[in-house]
Amino acid sequence: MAGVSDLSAHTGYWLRMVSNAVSLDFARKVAGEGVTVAEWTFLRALYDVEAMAPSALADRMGMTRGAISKLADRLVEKGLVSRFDDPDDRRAQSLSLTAEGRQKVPILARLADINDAEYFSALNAEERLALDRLLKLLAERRGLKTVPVD
Amino acid sequence: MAGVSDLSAHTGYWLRMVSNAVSLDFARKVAGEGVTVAEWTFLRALYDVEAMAPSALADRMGMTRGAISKLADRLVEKGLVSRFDDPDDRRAQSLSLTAEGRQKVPILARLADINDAEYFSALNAEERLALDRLLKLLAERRGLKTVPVD
DNA sequence: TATTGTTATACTCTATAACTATA
DNA sequence: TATAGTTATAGAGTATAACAATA
Repeated sequence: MAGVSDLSAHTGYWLRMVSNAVSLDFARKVAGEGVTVAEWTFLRALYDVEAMAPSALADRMGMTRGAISKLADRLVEKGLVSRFDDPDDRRAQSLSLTAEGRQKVPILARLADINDAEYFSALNAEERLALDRLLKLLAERRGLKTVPVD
Repeated sequence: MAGVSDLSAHTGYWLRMVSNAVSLDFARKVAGEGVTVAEWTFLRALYDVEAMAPSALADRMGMTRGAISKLADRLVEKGLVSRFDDPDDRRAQSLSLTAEGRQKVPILARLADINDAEYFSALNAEERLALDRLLKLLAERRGLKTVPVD
């Protein structure tokens, strides 16, 4: 075929369209709680542990240390995260949730639940399960493991 | 359930993870041709017509006129797009591809084909068809029509 | 020398709104 | 007054790399 394929000929096009719409909806919901999607991901990661080094968080979120540093600045300023110096290694730090941050995570998680339910209610149970399965299959076979942020 | 749901409990999470990975791969490919994904979408839209007003393009791409204006600046500077004044309405302009721009679109379209084929080769024909169908179904039922850019 | 984290720079995209010229 | 397009500002994310302190 010599023709120039249309944008809509690609699965990636539809994937991006749907993904952007879901993310935009979610971004607006968490903005109502004063945080961005990246900040939510950051807070959620800290929720499961006592504390975590910025570098570990960077690995886990697939971001650079520089990006984590800026994100942490914002969250400290918002009173949701605390920085501590590591007593054993004076180069190192650890990050953890403040009481306020820990209180905020379930609220944000609830918004994520609602957003997902709302958005994918356009599919019936069978269709939704199939979509879920295909996406996980793709992620697994392509070796994806980075937490998506934007 | 009183628990805080995990990020990976949401279909939107997997959607974003896969979509980001596909888009990042594609962004790197078109960067090799000196354009961004938004610029590719812009060029592709102009390919089908003689000329188009910035405001029409803004509607079509779901971007503001300001964003289109900046994008057009860059593409004009790269020699891929031309601006013309409308002789009938002196407020209005029209945008069209230069010869170089018109030559570039098939090359970029080919990269889009390759990226899609490459990425979704992780699925077999049946799975891929199912994914395509579910995404289109979702886009239709949610009334999505904006061209995804990022 | 290598590593931890910070900082600086630059670029893309987004959103809002002020602004100019024209209708 | 309304419309077409530009411009300014600010915020969020990305990437690269220089940097200070410490190991």
